[in-house]
Amino acid sequence: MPSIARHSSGNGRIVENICSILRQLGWSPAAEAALGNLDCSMDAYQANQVLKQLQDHTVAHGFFYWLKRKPGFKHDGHTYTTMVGILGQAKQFTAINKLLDQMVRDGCQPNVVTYNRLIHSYGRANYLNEAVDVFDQMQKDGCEPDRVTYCTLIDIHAKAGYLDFAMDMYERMQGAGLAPDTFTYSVMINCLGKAGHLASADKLFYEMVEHGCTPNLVTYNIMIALQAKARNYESALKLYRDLQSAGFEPDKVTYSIVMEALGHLGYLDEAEAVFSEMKQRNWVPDEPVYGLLVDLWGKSGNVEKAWGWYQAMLQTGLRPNVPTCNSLLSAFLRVHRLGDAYSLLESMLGLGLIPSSQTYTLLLSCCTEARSPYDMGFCCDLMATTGHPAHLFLLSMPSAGADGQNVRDHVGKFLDMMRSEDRESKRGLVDAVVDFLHKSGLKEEAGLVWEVAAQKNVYPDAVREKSSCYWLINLHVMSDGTAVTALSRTLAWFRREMMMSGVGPSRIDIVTGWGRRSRVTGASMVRQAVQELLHMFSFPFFTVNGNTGCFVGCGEPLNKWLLQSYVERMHLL
DNA sequence: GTAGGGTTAG
Repeated sequence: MPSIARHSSGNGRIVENICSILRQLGWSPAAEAALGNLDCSMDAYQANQVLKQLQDHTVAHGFFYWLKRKPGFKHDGHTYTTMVGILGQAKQFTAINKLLDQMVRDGCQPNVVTYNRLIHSYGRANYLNEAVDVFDQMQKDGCEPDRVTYCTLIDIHAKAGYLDFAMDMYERMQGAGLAPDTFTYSVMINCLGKAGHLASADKLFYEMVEHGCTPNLVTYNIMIALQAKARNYESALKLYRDLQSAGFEPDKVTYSIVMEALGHLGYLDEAEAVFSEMKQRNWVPDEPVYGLLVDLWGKSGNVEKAWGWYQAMLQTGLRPNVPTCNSLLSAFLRVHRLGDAYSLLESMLGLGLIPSSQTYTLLLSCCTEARSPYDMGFCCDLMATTGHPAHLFLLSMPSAGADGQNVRDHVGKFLDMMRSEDRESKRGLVDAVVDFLHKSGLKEEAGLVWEVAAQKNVYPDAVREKSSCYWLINLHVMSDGTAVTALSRTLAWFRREMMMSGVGPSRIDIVTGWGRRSRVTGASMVRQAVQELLHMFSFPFFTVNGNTGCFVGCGEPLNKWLLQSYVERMHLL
């Protein structure tokens, strides 16, 4: 047996021993004692092997500094860089900066990998300025950015909505003599597609092959997901076949995306077939993929099937997560099976699952649409059972005073509390609240909630100046009660602006998303409610290009109409 | 003699 093999297996055992100690004991005096008893010498290579396996940053941090104090041990660039990555994932930026100082004092210069991990960490935490500062700093320190540097900067900026900056970085990368590789193309295709530039994403997908870069499985997955999200399900399925013709085996991600696409096309049985195929190819279905089937069947109105998949999931020993419970809950509520909804909510709480704002949103919408006082009371009980802060917020909503400031303050405090929720959930919840207040006759309060939410950027796309004095009011993601409230308050805002500045809008397009090209079904309630409101107040509108979902007001008639004092009170009707 | 970084879903 050559000595190298014995030596390396010895290395492996030390690494394995340390990892199992740290897994069992975490970072603790007991772990420190156990490590001391090992009485082995270790080099930076082995230390790095251990660090890479530690996911808990407190354990990694403890181990790293224990090594640093150990006589005869010296960290190197690799261990420092790995540690930067671990702390970065945990967003421990104070600890990272301390570590970087020590790294330099220890005689280890950060290299391009260190900087890249730093940029990635800042990007993931949404600190884009800091990420760009690192990019500038590394160049001052004489470190050339590589493909990974540019790719990371492109990705984080595009994800944060700064597509222009991302494209700029793509140009700069090529200017620096770095040709895009398959990885870069995949990132760019994803960025462009997610930003709504599907044609450009498509173009790049075909272009990459011409430049000698073969799409890999991830590239295909990205393409399939983009087509599915744009509701081009047939294109998505074609890419799925192309992927297999190209010799790739679908992975878990592929299966999940394809199942969702099939489900949204209404091919539920086919989605189930893909699920079976996934299992046949030895992928172990996880909770979210069961959740997807629960959701698809629930949305199609087949509660029994949804419930069946939920049970099947429990039988494999998986613990449900909150979104899956929400899917089943939504299915029960849709067919007014409030008793089953109640049992499900109880079992959620029993499992220690904390109802999310989506859970509360579902229940509140159900309450708004309740067909009888009994059902409404039942919904209220369910809402109280969730223990969600939105319930206390609604219960303690004051009646609007003369200037409405008391309601504004109440809403402001609530939204501040909800600030860490993602925008979609916040929008959904606010929408349900406004709809509920509006339909319960608390119209002044509904208007105030909408105004504060709009100020706090919960509806960033609702009101937009398309060009000078040409405005778009986009109501298509709202419920009808919210749409009517939002429109009334926005028109009142235009009136006040016009009276103050003397300049009125030259054109307003009111978009309800039920137009010629809209694929949104079931949104006609918004169009109908908006049309009725506009008719009632004689708003001078017309439609263009046969788009019946877009109401346009223009020029002199619009400005004259805005002068009417009733524009201020439209929302009360 | 050896190692470290970037992309996709829910």
